[in-house]
Amino acid sequence: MARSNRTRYAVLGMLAIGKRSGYDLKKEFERRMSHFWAESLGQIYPTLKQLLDEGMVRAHRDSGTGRRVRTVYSITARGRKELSAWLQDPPQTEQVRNEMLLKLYFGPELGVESAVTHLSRFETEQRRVLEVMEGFQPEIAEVAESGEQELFWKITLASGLHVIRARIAWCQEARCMLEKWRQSEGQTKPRALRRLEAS
Amino acid sequence: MARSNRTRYAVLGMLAIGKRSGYDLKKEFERRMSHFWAESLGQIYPTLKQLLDEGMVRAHRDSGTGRRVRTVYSITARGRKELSAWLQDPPQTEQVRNEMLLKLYFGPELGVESAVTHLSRFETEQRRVLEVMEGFQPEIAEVAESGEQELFWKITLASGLHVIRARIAWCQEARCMLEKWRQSEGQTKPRALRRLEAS
DNA sequence: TTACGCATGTAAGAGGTTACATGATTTT
DNA sequence: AAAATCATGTAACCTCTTACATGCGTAA
Repeated sequence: MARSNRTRYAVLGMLAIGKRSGYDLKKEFERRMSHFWAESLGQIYPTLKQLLDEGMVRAHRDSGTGRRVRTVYSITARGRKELSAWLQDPPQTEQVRNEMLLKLYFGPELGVESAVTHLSRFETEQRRVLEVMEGFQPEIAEVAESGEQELFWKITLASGLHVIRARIAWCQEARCMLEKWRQSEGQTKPRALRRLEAS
Repeated sequence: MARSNRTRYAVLGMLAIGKRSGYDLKKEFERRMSHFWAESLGQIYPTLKQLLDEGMVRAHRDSGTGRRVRTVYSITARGRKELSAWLQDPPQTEQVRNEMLLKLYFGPELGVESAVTHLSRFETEQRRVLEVMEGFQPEIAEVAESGEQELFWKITLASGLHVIRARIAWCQEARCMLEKWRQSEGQTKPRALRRLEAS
């Protein structure tokens, strides 16, 4: 049973924008959609093949303009219909799995020291991501093929900006809380260490 | 290959807090950790069995105080050591998959109308989640078994609050953007419909 | 000529969900 | 007496990642 197979629709959706090769798809997921969607090549190629068998997409050999030969795919009417139906369904909220928060939840076992380390690293990383995303903003108008396209891409980007900024704010708050605790309690050692010392 | 097997550590971490049955674990994931972690029973029971075989946990028959018999597990020294090592590793950022954002990214195919519908539904849902989380706050002090426990639980809860509020703010901004577009363009129909009408 | 990026794929196998199965106890 | 909740599992099955394999074109 497992999950619904969203790779199909992710691929179909991209091909609805325009013809692309498997490799193109991977690049696009990585470069422009990484803050809300990920796909691996080991998933993309088989999916493309399957969609082809089902008549959802068409394949063309593209040997255009000096480039080496590659296979580009475009969506068929059937594919577009299937995509459309899926798009209208209310989006499923995914099951979340946030390793950072899980580790913090186990804080007494982790130790305040390490918690601060994890948080600092995370904050730095999030700031870097934020910078990249802010750099996207002007790019969108150039890449989008219509005003409508641009509108929706701006909306998805805005989501990323809001959430990342919230995460950064949270990091600061959390580190502040830990600092306060440290000062008032002097409890910086993980439970495991204290356990040892007690014996 | 696939992923690292975090279920092990999630279970181990919970048992480091105190003894619990498989069923208890499931409830706790669901009720108090659902905004950052999910586990299914079909995963929990086999993991518990495996951890038992490896000597990471111990099993006790608990027929206590009028309740029916159940199997509760507690962590062993080996288990705690394994957990500790994992906790110190920098948390891996998960691959994200946000169906809502994916569908919005395909906005021209989805249509402004449906986009607004999806967003509204999502916003309502997020507001409900926010309310539940805000209700948690006072509960934490009661459930936590130490000040340190309480501190860390407050930190994970704070993350949820920040992110959910950010999502709600984004919903409003996004709907505002869509409304503006609607007024200036009058383009409320999905591309599929316009395509039909054009022929 | 060596190495890197482009490009396409396959295979193995872990990880995870859902559905099925079962039975006791408590509530309505 | 029926229904809901507690409680524990197993089986089927899909999804997805990682690793492996291959070869072309171009830049250093």
